[in-house]
Amino acid sequence: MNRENHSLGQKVFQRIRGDILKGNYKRGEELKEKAICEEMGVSRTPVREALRQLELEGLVNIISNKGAYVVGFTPKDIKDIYEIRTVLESLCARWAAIRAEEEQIEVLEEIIYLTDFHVRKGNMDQVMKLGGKFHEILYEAGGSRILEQALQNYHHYLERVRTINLLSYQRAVESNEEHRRILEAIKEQDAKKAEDAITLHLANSVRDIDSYEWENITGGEKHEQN
Amino acid sequence: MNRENHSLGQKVFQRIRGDILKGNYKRGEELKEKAICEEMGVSRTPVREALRQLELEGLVNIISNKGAYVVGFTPKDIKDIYEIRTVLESLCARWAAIRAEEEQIEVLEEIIYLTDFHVRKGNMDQVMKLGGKFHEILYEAGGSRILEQALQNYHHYLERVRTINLLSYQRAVESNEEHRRILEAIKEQDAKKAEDAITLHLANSVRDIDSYEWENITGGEKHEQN
DNA sequence: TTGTATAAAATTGTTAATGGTATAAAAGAT
DNA sequence: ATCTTTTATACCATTAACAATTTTATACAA
Repeated sequence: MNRENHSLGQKVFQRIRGDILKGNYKRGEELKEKAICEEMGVSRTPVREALRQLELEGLVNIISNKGAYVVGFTPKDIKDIYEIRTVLESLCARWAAIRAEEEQIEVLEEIIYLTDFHVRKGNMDQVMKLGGKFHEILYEAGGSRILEQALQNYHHYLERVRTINLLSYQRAVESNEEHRRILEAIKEQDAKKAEDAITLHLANSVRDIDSYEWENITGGEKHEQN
Repeated sequence: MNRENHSLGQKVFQRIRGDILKGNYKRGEELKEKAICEEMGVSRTPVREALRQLELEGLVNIISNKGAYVVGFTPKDIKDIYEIRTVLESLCARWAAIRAEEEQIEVLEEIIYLTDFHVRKGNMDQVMKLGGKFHEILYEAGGSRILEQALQNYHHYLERVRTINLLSYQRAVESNEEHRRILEAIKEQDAKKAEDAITLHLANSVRDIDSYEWENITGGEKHEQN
């Protein structure tokens, strides 16, 4: 999105955000400005800016003159996000089938090829990274900055879930095969096929995740979030 | 979302946001902190917080140590948003058909009834307001806070477009009739019918808007962003 | 005139200090 | 002992001052 934003506030934002997404904070937990300041070694202003951004993203809930509280995700939220992602990525795939540029297709092809390699070598973190990259390029290929932003957002939300998900070797192979079919459809400019392929891909991802203990992902509740 | 946030920063945020959405700023225009401070009679901190939030929303683009630039919407962006809204509201309608609570259905019914009344009286701003309310309750009826937030977001984006749109009396009557059919489907708990109804509703809305001069809505470009 | 180097002004990023609000503790009344 | 009132404390909101960076203006040389 923004090429480079080296401001302190932005770093604090990323860090708190990551902590929430990784589940380091419990839901409903209060985020005290001073505590964060001391922990990160910065002043209150960048922290406040970060909290305000996080509020907009729905990750924290700010009550005036009271404090900022972690909202976090319930298991249902995550399931919802997967469904939302499904309809959104379907749309994206349809658009990509029509509007994808040659260069983007080549990059996608390269990613799939590379993934095959890393899967064989058992280099799972690389596989993970490439998987993220695949979807990123796909979002770009949709040719809509609005849709791209939305999808990137949701994708970030699910980062932690995906980490757990792709631990399975079998799933990694399968997943890349599904990616291959998506790309195939795009190359054939077959919107319907692309849509179906990505729907199946996400359905399979959810199916896999469903078997995990949700509590491990979202973190236990602390107290009611209002 | 947050019941009450009377902080200055929040007001500044809403105001700048509104100005961008209303087209008071041109795309690419630089937002100077000092100028906004003086205009709104506040200090720089709330302004900075607001700008940071707007960046996250994709309405402005902040470059470190340089400035904040208005991103705004192109005609294509708006068309994209309508398509995104369509798939998202379809999903929401499906969910609402299953999970809508009795109370929400009653409110929707009341809104439609009231709209009929105000349409007859030619009270168009009330009609507009009720139209917004209808969708708001519908989002709530979907029973997913994540989806609700996303839809509210996009709905806000299109506020200005809708203002122009519903100026037509004929369209107002038609629109309420479409709302009625959506509600009908939800009451029958017919997910497919609800989905189709809302898809048609939005398609009609877009069709109407398509006939307007897009430039009037988005404002002319000033210089390249970034 | 054009290009570069330097200095001044403007603007942003960050910190520190001040003011206001809500929560918690303590004192007093019933 | 319990409830209300008062006081004190802690925290957030806002402002003002400071530091760093960028842009603009100026001077000089080719």
